[in-house]
Amino acid sequence: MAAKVPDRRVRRTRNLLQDALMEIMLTKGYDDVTVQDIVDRANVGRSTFYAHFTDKQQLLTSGIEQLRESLARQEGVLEGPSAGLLGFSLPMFQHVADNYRLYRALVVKGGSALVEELARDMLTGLVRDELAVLVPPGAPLPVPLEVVVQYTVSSFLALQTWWLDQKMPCPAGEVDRMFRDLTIPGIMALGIAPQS
Amino acid sequence: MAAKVPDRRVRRTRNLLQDALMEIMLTKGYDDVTVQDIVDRANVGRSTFYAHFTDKQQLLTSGIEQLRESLARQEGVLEGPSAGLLGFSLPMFQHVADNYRLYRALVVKGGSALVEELARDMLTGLVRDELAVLVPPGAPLPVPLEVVVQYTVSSFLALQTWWLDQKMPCPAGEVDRMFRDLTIPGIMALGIAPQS
DNA sequence: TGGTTGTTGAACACGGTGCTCATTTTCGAT
DNA sequence: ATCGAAAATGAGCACCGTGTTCAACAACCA
Repeated sequence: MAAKVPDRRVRRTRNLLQDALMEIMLTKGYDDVTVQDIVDRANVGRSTFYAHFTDKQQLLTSGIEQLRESLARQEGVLEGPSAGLLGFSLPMFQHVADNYRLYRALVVKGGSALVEELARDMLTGLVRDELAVLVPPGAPLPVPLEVVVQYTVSSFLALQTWWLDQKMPCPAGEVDRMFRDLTIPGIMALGIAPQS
Repeated sequence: MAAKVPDRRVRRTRNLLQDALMEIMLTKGYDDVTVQDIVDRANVGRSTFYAHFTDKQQLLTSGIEQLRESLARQEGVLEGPSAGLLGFSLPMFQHVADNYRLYRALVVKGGSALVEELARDMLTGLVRDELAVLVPPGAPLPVPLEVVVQYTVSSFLALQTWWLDQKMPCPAGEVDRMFRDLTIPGIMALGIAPQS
């Protein structure tokens, strides 16, 4: 059952549409992009668009899905708590650096509630798993675990957004350090201890 | 120059529209609301809507503006650093509690990038002012001040959103404590000291 | 009361959407 | 190189939400 490679034309069309969407997002932001804009920029027939995607949201989602897969292949992202507390952070920043234009397109212009939500959901899963391992199951925390998760995710996204908005003014290792400097003290103070 | 009170009909219409928008947002989220929905729910002529606002965004903005004014009157929000580090937090949570339905409408359904941005901008101003006072002007921080600001704002919004999503499962003082427990250690560790 | 101001609903042009279908182009396997 | 299958095309269509106009009507307030 070889993973059937789609027709060359199909790949071409899909890529053209993906790229077109990204380019236009960089100038207008997702919300203002129109299907017409996309097919014009991509030099693709309007009906062709609808042969592949039901609407622009699905096009965006498929693009993000690819990015997500690429991220999953990124060294170290999925190592869990073994890499130390909040170990996902550095690889994640590196992945952002490696796909600068793409991430930029997703963030500019307040970048759609949709993008925010997708990014958030994925991160939330990672963080929840990681913290669940570290915290003693029945131990009463001064702050609900879910709150710690939300707090951590929001902080990370804050740093990432700043980094992108400023056009990556420092190396990935540096933002990562800032993120940890700010976030970890608050977490440790709750009695959650990293294994190192 | 007495602040000319608008015609009674005008007040009536504006309130009807405001309320209608809020109600519909509670069920559909801002993005899916249509001008038609609003005027139907409000029992107001379509052309009347456009006599007052240019589009639904302006209606939303005017509503938020009112909320902002109400917030400014809230005891303690604008006291600056005199109330201790992050002193705006508790009064803010209280204001949320006092205007539960309204805040809820703004947050449900991933609540529009626009709302997020407006809330963020306002908070950012508060936090920036507060921190600017506390930090020695020329002192080199391990983290740019602007990053600390973004971090603080995001953390606060994370807590506030969680609190609203969970339908206020604890008193304002409690979320406030959580917020401080999580956020302040990271800030203090940078060498920024509260005056107390 | 009367003059002013606000409200109404019908009508309109516009632009984006999602879909259909007959025709043409391109692919890839033989 | 050929040929059948699959994909791309673009014109056309119905639909919906927008934002505007206007003449008739209703409510306000002095």
